[in-house]
Amino acid sequence: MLATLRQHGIQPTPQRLAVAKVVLGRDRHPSAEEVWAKVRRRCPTVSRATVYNTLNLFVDKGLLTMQVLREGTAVFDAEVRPHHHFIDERTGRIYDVPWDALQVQGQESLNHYDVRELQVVLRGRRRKE
Amino acid sequence: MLATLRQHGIQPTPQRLAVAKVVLGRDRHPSAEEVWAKVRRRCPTVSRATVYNTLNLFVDKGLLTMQVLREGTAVFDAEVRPHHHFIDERTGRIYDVPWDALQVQGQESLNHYDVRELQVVLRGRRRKE
DNA sequence: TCCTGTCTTAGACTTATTCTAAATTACATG
DNA sequence: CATGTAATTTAGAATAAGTCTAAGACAGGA
Ligand SMILES: [Mn+2]
Ligand SMILES: [Mn+2]
Ligand SMILES: [Zn+2]
Ligand SMILES: [Zn+2]
Repeated sequence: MLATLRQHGIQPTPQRLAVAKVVLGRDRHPSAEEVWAKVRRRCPTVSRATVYNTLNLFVDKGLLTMQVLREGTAVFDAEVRPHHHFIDERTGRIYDVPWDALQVQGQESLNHYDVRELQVVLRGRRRKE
Repeated sequence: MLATLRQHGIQPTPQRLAVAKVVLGRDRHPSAEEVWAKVRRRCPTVSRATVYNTLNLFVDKGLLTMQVLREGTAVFDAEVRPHHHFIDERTGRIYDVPWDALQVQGQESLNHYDVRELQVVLRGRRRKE
């Protein structure tokens, strides 16, 4: 964890390590406020600004992506490789769908657009089990 | 326009007609605040709450969809049939991509998910011309 | 130790959106 | 028409996500 931060050119501080522990290597998609709540359980003195700053720093350094998938609040994603998302419309929970699970065809017909990145956003209900 | 509202079970009022004129039948994806700004040019007395209420009413009645594509603010879409979106990363502008322009394959592999709805979200730069 | 740059903090601020309570308008009925 | 009731609109307060500010804490180098 500490090594990961160093490798990405991030000075490891106790606050940053606490945030890293909560988001990196997980397959959740928490909002900044959710991260702050979890971090505070362990380190109750960490400020909101530090959590926001740290998450944005992690995005800039390529440790996280920020996704606009939920109304009203951005979420952070520790899976930085391209992939798709399924959103459960009952719970609001966001699930990763592996890149290779879906194929998108027809891009060559979009002459007017220089597509740099894409994802499929699926909504519905997760089957129990 | 007036007929459209009636057909969807919406009491036409001057305020609702003003909002309808600004959003329905257009291929823009304005935020509520942008709609309010445009409506006020013609009817400066219309309140913010009425614009938000009207947009939400139009969504409930199926005249609009609300899309979560932009950080910090929802946008409204007069194209209610399924389609995809291209977002210009320089300007932030959102363009409609027709449903038939792209094919998404592999859905049958997603056994754990009951997919009710999907769209492809593309990001990049629109080619000049 | 002192200097300087980096981090963190509390709280103020901004922006999008919803809520509230009161006023207006529309509608139906006698 | 008169009047009661429901629907609509309004201004402004309230809420929530996110950023900014200014001051203090901390770390590394001279
Ligand atoms: Mn950023
Ligand atoms: Mn709604
Ligand atoms: Zn993801
Ligand atoms: Zn659209």
